[in-house]
Amino acid sequence: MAESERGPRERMVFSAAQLIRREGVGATGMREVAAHAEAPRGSLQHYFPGGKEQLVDEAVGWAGRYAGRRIARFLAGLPEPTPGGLFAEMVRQWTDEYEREGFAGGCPVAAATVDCAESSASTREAVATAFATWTGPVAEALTDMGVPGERAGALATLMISALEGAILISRAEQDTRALTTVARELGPLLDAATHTAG
Amino acid sequence: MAESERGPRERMVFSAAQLIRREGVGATGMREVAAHAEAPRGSLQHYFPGGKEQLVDEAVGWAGRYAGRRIARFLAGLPEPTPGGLFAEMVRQWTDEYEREGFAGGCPVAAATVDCAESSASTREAVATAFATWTGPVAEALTDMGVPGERAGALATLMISALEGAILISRAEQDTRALTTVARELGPLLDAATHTAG
DNA sequence: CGGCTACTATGACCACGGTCATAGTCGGCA
DNA sequence: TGCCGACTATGACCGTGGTCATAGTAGCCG
Repeated sequence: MAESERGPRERMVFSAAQLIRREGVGATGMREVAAHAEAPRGSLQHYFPGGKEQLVDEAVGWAGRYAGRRIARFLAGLPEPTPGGLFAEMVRQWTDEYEREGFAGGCPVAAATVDCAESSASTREAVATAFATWTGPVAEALTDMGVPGERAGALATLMISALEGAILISRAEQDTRALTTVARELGPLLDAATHTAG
Repeated sequence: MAESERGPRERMVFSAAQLIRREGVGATGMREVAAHAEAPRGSLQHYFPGGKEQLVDEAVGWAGRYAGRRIARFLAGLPEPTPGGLFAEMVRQWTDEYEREGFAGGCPVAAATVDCAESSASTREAVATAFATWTGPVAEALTDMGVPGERAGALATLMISALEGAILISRAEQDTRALTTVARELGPLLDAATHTAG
């Protein structure tokens, strides 16, 4: 996750996502973002003339693309790709983080949904786009594994739904139980979809 | 959902939950809660000397108990209770609301998790308790339907995870697609657990 | 060198919101 | 009648935070 030395603009977007997923959108201040990114405060209004809304939108977009990119990397790391195996990897990213760094952060996209879905139309659309750019690669991977096209999208939505919910519960309980449970229960069911027509 | 004439204290807790699930915890003001509950502003510090944190905690607790109570009512309305049927009812409560009143609100427990998990220990515990008082009746219902005891809890966690995630996605997309998809895909898999040992 | 553009720097403004302090009402009870 | 407790009413305080205004620096180009 520790990105190499990018430009200050990208660093601020990245930092915004980091802070949002920990504290929520409302509790994340612009000054705080600049400080976290070690970027000058004056750059905020220069790079993000649209203000906080623009910054949040871009952070959400960044998170969506990041999640989408991870899918390809998960697949590359899997000797024999199966839907359940992919889902296990998606879950494992979170259990690993929670065991390594504690339960401080959640999903920034979920945070933006909760905080902005009603108040900011543009952010709500950014969130919808982020979910789409995440679901897309998952559905594509499922079809490559032999899941019928119509079900692939549906199962991708199910996977991401279950993951997002389990993240919430695990964070509240400060325990990875929900995440591991969801992976264990849903994995076999996903694998079954490879063999049967939906 | 329109509760009858309760005392002002209960009305404020209820209103807090309502506002939190729409705007998030951070964007929900105390004055706003009092106004929504048609309660005097001065009552806030009288009934909730612990301040906003106490009010939020109680709102979360109220939401958890509400969700738990609904499970029994769903079961009562089902001619032949099955896990998939129960899950369909849980989902339907949300699709109904979204079709009736728009996508303004989400789950207050999820909102509190995102906004307070890191900042307020007491709220995080309240959220964990709320999830427990929600999962409990679900797991109990599953065992009554013939699901082996060890799996009942796990499947209850899966159901609530998938539901919470689908709520997020549906709200972002302003479309009940994610909710109906999750119900359709997960329902049969849940029913299958009734007949097979886990 | 002059000027232009990109970027940085910083203080001020202003609204919002949680909390506190202080006082007021009102009903019951001796 | 007079006290007392529960509840209400309101204004003030103060920190926070998004935004704006204004100016400063740095590098490039003509």
